[in-house]
Amino acid sequence: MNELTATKLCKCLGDDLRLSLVCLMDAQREICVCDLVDALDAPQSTISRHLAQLRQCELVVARREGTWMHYRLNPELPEWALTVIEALAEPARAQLGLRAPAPACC
Amino acid sequence: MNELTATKLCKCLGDDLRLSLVCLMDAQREICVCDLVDALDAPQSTISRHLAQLRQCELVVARREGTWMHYRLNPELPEWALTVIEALAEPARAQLGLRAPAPACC
DNA sequence: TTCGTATATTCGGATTTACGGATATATTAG
DNA sequence: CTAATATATCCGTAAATCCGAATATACGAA
Repeated sequence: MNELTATKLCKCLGDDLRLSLVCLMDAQREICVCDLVDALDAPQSTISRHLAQLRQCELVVARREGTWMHYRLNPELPEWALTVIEALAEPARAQLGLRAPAPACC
Repeated sequence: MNELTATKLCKCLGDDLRLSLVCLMDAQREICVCDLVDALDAPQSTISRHLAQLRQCELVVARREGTWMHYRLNPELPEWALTVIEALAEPARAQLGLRAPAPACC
């Protein structure tokens, strides 16, 4: 129930901030919220809100470690979804000006 | 100028109706508006509005033939965009319940 | 020209989505 | 316990998006 559909995936990725989040997670195995906040230079509440949306669509999963939350792409994504993300990652990184993953804050 | 970005592509595909339109065009070389209207069972103005949006993003191109307009995927789409569309097409067809292309009306 | 068909555009209203400051929660340290 | 840090949620407002009936436009036939 509440399966990931093609439309839902595209809706999730159809926003600069969310696409950036997904790209950053695709580039690293795992990344914590503070790194995301400072890589994307947007208010923390905004980042967190978008992360919640990605979680709800089951595009990403979170793991708590003490006070920190570590996010990564859901390892159980269907093949087609991974293909889409991989195809978008490179052009998106260029278009959104994502700098190479900063050294982890935690 | 006004280039197709990853975000824009996803926005375009992040709507059931537009994704259906793109899938139908992906399945046939070319398709006219009347076929789209009757395959998707939505008001003509709605279909036309979404087609305009797809045209504006340069995802599709139109060719006039008399009174009819024939639409197809823009043959000059960048590789990555085509990859995305191809990856989405199959799950989308299943999820959106797109029936096999009807016999052309024109 | 006028008519009929195919398609596009307009427009007002309904719905959804995004924003970000303020606040709440969770966890660790002391 | 209290304080501090990291993250999540709330909430009012602003903006974007979607809808479809009505209308406009483009074209071919008569």
